[in-house]
Amino acid sequence: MLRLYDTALEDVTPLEPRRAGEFSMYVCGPTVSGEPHLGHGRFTVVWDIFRRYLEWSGLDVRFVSNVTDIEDKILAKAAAERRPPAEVAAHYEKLWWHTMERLGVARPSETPHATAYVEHMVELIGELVERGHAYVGGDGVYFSAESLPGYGLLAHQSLESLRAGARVEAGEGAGKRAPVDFVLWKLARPDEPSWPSPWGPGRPGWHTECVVMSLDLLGEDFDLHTGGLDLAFPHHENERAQALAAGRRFTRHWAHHGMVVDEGGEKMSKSLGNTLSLLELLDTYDPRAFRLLVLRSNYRRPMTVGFETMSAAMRTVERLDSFAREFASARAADPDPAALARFRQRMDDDFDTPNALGGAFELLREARAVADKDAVGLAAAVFDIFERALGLPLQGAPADIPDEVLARAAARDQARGAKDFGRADAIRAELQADGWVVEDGPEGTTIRRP
RNA sequence: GGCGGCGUGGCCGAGUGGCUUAGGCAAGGGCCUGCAAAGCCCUGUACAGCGGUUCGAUUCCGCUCGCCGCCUCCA
Repeated sequence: MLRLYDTALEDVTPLEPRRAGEFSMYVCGPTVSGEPHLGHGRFTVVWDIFRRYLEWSGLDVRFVSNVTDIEDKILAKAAAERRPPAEVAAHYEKLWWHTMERLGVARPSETPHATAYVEHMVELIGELVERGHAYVGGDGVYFSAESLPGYGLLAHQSLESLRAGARVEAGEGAGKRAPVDFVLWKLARPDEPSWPSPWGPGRPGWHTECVVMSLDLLGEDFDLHTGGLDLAFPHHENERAQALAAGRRFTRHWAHHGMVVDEGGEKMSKSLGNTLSLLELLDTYDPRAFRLLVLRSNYRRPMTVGFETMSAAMRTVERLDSFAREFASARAADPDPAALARFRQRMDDDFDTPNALGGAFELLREARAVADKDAVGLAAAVFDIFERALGLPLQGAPADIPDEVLARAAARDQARGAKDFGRADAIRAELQADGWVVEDGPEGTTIRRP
């Protein structure tokens, strides 16, 4: 049984599924108003690994992750580019899924869109107004934080101390009664896209969509709700507040992943403008190196990404590939059960991927050192762990090598056979100059791409 | 100001009250190899500082220092 840190309880607790054998989880997805950055890369890979691990462990996982396709940032972008907001959202969503594919992130089971759930949201907001948890302010409908006992659970702060820290906003949100209240429905200006509502045409506030979509697709009391640590408060706090105020049971477990920080240790954030483009990183490096980096850091801790860390990860990936080539025949074998159990034990301890990864490398070394029949099971375990449980494919087979190159390799073997090492070395130098990696094994020269 | 987290060897990053092994990258030495590459083996006076508890603390407690996050859009 996997034990996971619960943000609400501030403790590692067993992740008991609502229904045995099944697992329902909701991950707060992107607002499609720009290019994916490193933070997006981390969270999608982290929860992709988590999901794969659960599935690998035999659970039937329902994984829901939303796409916020109506939001102020999208409107701003649309205005700047003088195109319809929907077109902007569609453009960046396409880019989003394309990037996910490159990252090896599996599609969620469901990807609900905010715009498809507006009616549901209006219903929920109406319910909250009726129950006295929401009120109509000048420019929208607001949720009254003080109306819900226990508001502040995820912030770990009382309403009073939240009040003390809250900033008083100017302009937007002018209709709030209290600074800690949050907007549910924003009344639209004439030029903005809008949906009808009892309070006038407008659009939903950000915090409502996730409540409605998670409850609709996963049902009350679903197993896990996750997102970035920066979403714990206010976003998740506010989701929870709405669900409870509406009389619904919400998630059973809250988990939050840590932020990506730059090499100076500072969080990459939109307002600081220090986010790095994920696309550029993927153009430069093997996406598997990024996944390895994600695995290497604890999901709750800050993760540093930079040139140096990526290069080091790249070398590790090469090492894995080298292993895969050497043990290609073990791929189909039965994994050593004890090895898998050891891996599972580490993963089950609060999803400790760095620790589990260390264990996997121990296995790898062990398999090489043993080098007899026992090694097959160990090697098979390595494949099983990296490829199926962690979603990191190992490249064993040398990719399409041109015949002309193979002919040169054969010529080199001939030269070596004849102990004409001068000629053999010359051929190797040529091949290397052409960008090939040349390695000698018992069966002769092996050629592969770098 | 309120709340929370972190500080481990050159770097990243696990872990534990003593039974001296995490792991990765880098470095040095060795083996293998015609030479390389790949691989294997070995090596490195680590646990921010100061007190306390203890027979014994990197691990528990307290304090100090430093860094970071949330309280504002954010993954």
